[in-house]
Amino acid sequence: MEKVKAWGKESLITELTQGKEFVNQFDPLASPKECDLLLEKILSSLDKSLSILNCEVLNGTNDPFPLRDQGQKKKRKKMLQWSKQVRICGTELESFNHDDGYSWRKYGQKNILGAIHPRAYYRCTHRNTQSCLATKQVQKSEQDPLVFEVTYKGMHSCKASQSSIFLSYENQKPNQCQIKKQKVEKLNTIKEENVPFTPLKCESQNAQFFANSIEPFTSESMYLSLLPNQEEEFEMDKIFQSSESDRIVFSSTPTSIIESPFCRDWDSSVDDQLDVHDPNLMIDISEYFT
DNA sequence: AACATTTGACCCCT
DNA sequence: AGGGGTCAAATGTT
Repeated sequence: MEKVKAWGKESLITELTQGKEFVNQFDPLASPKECDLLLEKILSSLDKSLSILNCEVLNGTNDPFPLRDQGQKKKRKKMLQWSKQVRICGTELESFNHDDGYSWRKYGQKNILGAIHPRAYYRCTHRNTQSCLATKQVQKSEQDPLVFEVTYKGMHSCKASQSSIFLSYENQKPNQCQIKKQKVEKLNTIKEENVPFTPLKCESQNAQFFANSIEPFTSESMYLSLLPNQEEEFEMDKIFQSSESDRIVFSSTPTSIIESPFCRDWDSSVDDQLDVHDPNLMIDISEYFT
């Protein structure tokens, strides 16, 4: 069993490293054909990594609702889970429809004890057609009515999800990536000013790091954690090596909190300060991975 | 008609 | 036992 874990970890690191290299090779000036090819390679690496996380390392099963044992009383392990905060603009106040690149169907809503606002439950639209078991919960923040706390559970296995994130980037105007870059730089400035933040309680069986780190961007925070034993198994700080110039900092901490500079809210006025109409702006996503 | 949402009931976990 | 999460029938929307 330990050998299996070690093999999975090794394979995971290999795949992620390869994926990182592909991202580093990304050249916005390259031909669309070359970009497509590279994107396919990146997707392939991510797919393999996710498969390893799903099947080999964690549970030795493909079941995203794994059982603890084979006894008569079969209990489910907690699914992978991570949370983020999404700030909406005023016009969205009445109907939260944050587009995170996935297609969701609402299947329930509950009033939560001690919470002012009800919690809404969503599942992937492709649950029936592609057996995609990803779900998410959305609850309006008590502190800030413009902030929604979104908790994702389970990883998408549907085909749409495998490429939608990347495609959503392809479909964006090129300068949007630059806007994000500038926002992140702005955030780093804010970070240096020690803006306080409160990590959400979250836990995970594994994590969809890449997918989340490159989501279509909104004013949102994302917190991700590994359970202590998983940190031992994955040593994610070794997988996601950081440096002084990092834009995204993945680190394994004693408190099991992995945070990203993306994770901080910024003043919406930042958007106004940015020049979003410069046609010469370049896409540079590699920095988010190196 | 097909798909999405609502909502009360039920199940499972702590 | 109680709360959170899910189911599924009813209802609404496209």
